[in-house]
Formats: sequence, structure tokens, C-alpha cells
Amino acid sequence: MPKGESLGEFEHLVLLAVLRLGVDAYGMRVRREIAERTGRDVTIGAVYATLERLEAKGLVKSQIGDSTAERGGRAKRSFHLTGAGVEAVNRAQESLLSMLEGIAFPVPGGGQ
Amino acid sequence: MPKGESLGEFEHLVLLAVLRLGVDAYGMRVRREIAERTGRDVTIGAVYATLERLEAKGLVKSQIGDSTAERGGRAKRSFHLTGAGVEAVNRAQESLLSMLEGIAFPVPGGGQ
DNA sequence: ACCTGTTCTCTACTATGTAGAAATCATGCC
DNA sequence: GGCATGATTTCTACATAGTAGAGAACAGGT
Repeated sequence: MPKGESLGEFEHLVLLAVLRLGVDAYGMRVRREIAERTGRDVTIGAVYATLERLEAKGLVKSQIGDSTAERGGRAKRSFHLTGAGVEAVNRAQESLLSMLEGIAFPVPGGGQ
Repeated sequence: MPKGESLGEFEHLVLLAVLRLGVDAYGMRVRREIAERTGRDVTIGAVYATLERLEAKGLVKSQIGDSTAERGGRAKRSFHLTGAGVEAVNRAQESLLSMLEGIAFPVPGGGQ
């Protein structure tokens, strides 16, 4: 697997968030999801930059939703994985699993 | 978890490789391990660059081994995780797990 | 001596990740 | 109808991580 076939870490997280959020996968929501699940307080700019790069690579697609806003609000731009995106997630998962094989978590010695 | 507390993807892989290789964790061996397990054909430069950055961050330490070479060979520089390195691996693992929660792999739709 | 195999170091470049401010838009209120 | 407000997206600039390959160091065999 040569060139640009592998995901960065944050790309990975974002892709997973989009996957699990389904129809609700728009920028702000993705940000919240990652923050809640990983405790990582990312800025919205980081999310959009990543989302756009993923779109440029063909791993996600976006479409502007109806201006459905409850209270105030610009139309949401919602994202979903493409076939290539699904493949990328699956591949990343496999790589990680085989590196993880045989390691028991949590690894002792970190002194928490 | 604000600033530079999170691992890049490749850093993560390298750290896991060092962890599992134990005493055998030197540059070339790490490279081979990653190549074999993930199918990712990384260059040796990438491995050392990453290893050095991890050392700069205090997640691994290195020491030059005895010039023990079987057949030809420069002395190996072998790496091991520090306490902070172990923590980092554990933290990365947790983040990933909570993002993975509820997603069944392989995700269908990738058309392999 | 020199060739060969193994490992490590160096330099330069590209891609990813981070940060925050600013623009856009619909709504509700006055 | 104009203005403050809340929710979202877009823009610009920068810092960090990942990639690539050539070349230096070193030990042994021939």
C-alpha cells in the first residue's frame, strides 16, 4: 500500500464520527461528538479543514441541507462516507487491530 | 485535553511497534514490523524521524546497544517506552475505543 | 584492501493538524 | 422592517507530523 492511502489520526476520528452520526453528520455535530467521546477539545476550524481534505480525497461527500433550523441558523452542510471512505475506515481498522494483537490494555507502567 | 497531547497516526503505530518488540525495538526492526502487520511500506527515514520526535516529547528513550552484529552491521540503537509513552498509548487506545463503540466491522459498502 | 550487508543519520519537502476570527443566514423581538 | 442573537460555515495563516531517498558508519567475509 504505497502512497497517500492511509489516514491521519484526526482524519480517522472524523471519518468515524461521520459514520456513526449518519444523517446528523455536519461540522458542529462532528466536533461535539469527538469532544464528548475522546475528551479532545478540537476547534471547529480543524474539523472543517479535515472534512474538506477528506472530500478532496473522495472519502466523504457533502450536501447542503434544507434550511430547517429550529432557532436561527445557517443551512447545515451534511457529510456522508463514500465507498472509498468505507474502505479506508475498514483498512485503518485492520491495520490497527494487527498492531494491537497481543497487547493487553491498559498497559501497566503509566502510573495513573 | 488541550495542546499537543495526542498522537499522530504514525506515531501511534511506531509506539505500538516499540511496545511489542521489547528489546528488539530498533529502527529497521520497527520498520519491518509495521510493514508486515499493516502492509504499509514505510521508508526508514520516516521511522527514524518519528522515533526522534517521540524521544523529543519524552515518550520513548533510546540507547546504543553493543556492536553485537551477526553479519555486518552497525551498532543498533534500541528504543523503549517511558512512563509517559505508556500513558500516551493507553490514552490513544481509549479514545479510539469510544469512537469505535457501536460500529461493527467491517462496515458494509466498501465493495472489496 | 575492498566489497557487501546491515543499520543509522541527514536534508528537504509535502501533507495534516491547529487556531481563531470573520462571514452567512434564519429567527424573534421591538 | 431593522437589529440583536444563536447556529453554522468559511477563510487565512501557521505548527506539527509524515514522506522520501541518498549517504555515512561499521563489521565481516573474501
